[in-house]
Amino acid sequence: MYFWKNLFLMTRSEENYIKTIFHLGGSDSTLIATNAIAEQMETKPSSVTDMARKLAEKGLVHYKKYQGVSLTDIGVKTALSIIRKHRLWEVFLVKKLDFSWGEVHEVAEQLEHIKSEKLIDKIDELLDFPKYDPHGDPIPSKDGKFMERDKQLLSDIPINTKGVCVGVKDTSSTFLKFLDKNNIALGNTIKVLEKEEFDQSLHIQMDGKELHISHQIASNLYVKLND
Amino acid sequence: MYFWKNLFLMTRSEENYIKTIFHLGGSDSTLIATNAIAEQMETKPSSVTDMARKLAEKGLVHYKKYQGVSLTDIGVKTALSIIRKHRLWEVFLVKKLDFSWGEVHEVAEQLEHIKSEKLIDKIDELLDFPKYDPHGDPIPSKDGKFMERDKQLLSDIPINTKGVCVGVKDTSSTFLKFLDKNNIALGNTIKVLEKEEFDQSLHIQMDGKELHISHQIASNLYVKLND
DNA sequence: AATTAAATTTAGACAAAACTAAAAATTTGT
DNA sequence: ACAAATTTTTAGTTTTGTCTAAATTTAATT
Ligand SMILES: [Mn+2]
Ligand SMILES: [Mn+2]
Ligand SMILES: [Mn+2]
Ligand SMILES: [Mn+2]
Repeated sequence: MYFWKNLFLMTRSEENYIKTIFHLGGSDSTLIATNAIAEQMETKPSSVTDMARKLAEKGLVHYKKYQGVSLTDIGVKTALSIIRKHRLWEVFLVKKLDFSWGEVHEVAEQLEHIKSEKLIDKIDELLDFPKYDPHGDPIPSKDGKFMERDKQLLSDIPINTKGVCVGVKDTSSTFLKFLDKNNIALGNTIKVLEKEEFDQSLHIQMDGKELHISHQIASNLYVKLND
Repeated sequence: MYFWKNLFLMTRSEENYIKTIFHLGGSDSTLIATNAIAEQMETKPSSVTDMARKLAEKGLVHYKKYQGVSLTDIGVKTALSIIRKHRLWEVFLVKKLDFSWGEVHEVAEQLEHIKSEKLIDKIDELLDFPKYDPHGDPIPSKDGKFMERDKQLLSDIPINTKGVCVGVKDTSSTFLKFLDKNNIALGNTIKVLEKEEFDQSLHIQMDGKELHISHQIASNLYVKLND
């Protein structure tokens, strides 16, 4: 009924909706509310309703009036393909063009809509098939598989444990710039030395040096514990 | 009155019109006919009229009712910026991702619309500031300057002259594939050995080997004469 | 259970970019 | 110079994606 061709004739807007629904968790028959999508996309609920009907018509989402939408299998596949492109482009920008991790998202938002399977596969190859993007998020493989890394928020790990910084939760440019300024980067080794009960701030050791970070920071940094 | 910001909020469609007008020669106050633009863009003349008015409104073209359009200074600058992006992306695809010169145009048509000055400047740098694209066409510099190479059609040069193949006139995928099949590539040294008066076909020497090519081929290959 | 509040959909409008068909202007041919 | 042919514009529609305001459905509170 619906063919692979659909993937090629999707509009930019349709792709953005699919991606947003995926990010809001609508990939496992969990219904995502119209309002949630509207807020995330900075659009109006009525626009979301219109698009929901169109995407349902195309077989990309399940849509139950007044209940919300979730992605069909084809919808999930489509979402993963767009996210794959987004994240591969982000890696490309950082590794090959010296972009900072705070600059890449905006450009990747455009590049993710380029239609050429060969292009993205060659970029993948050029980058030597990276598994994670500059923010530590996993890159889906060509056939839609990806491994979410075993990671925890820095704010959640116990005192005296050691880990490696592997990702950020907040990917805003301001947060990333703050991390740059304080020499906090993915790959750094972190050990929690002390937790301040009063404000949940942490005293940590990072690659030798000691520093103090607020809960706000710690709760937006992912670490992988040493095994 | 009109600011650089305009360049950023141009739609894909507007950019394609500007580019087409430039390629049809509308950069030096030569008026380009509505029909010519429509034919080139495979659209209808009435659509061109609508866009002409809009582009004139934005200060990108001069538009005289019933006479045609030509690019303003800002229009020319815009066109050169898009062409620069198109050709740099083509070089990137060939040099970094092993695309053949027949595959790049279609993808570059998409990539040329990506909005990021930093991106294209970094691509330029990565490629070591190439002067020509894979088809031998000159790449405008950041400030809009470019040198059209001193070149002639192979069909136009006299017997016994030697030259280097520097470009193609027909850039269709079928023609480029034909050239690949016959090992005709940019950079090859060519010497015209004989001209057949009857059908204008040529007997040539290319990098040692001798071969015979039709007028159809010779009149779509550019060569630069040895000085 | 009835009322109120919140979320969602409908109805109607708009802008961008395209189209068709008809009208108007320009060019060509005699 | 005038009629015919061609080109271009106008007028009116269509599609896509958005919006506002009003109506409807669902959820929350008394
Ligand atoms: Mn991103
Ligand atoms: Mn990312
Ligand atoms: Mn091209
Ligand atoms: Mn080219």
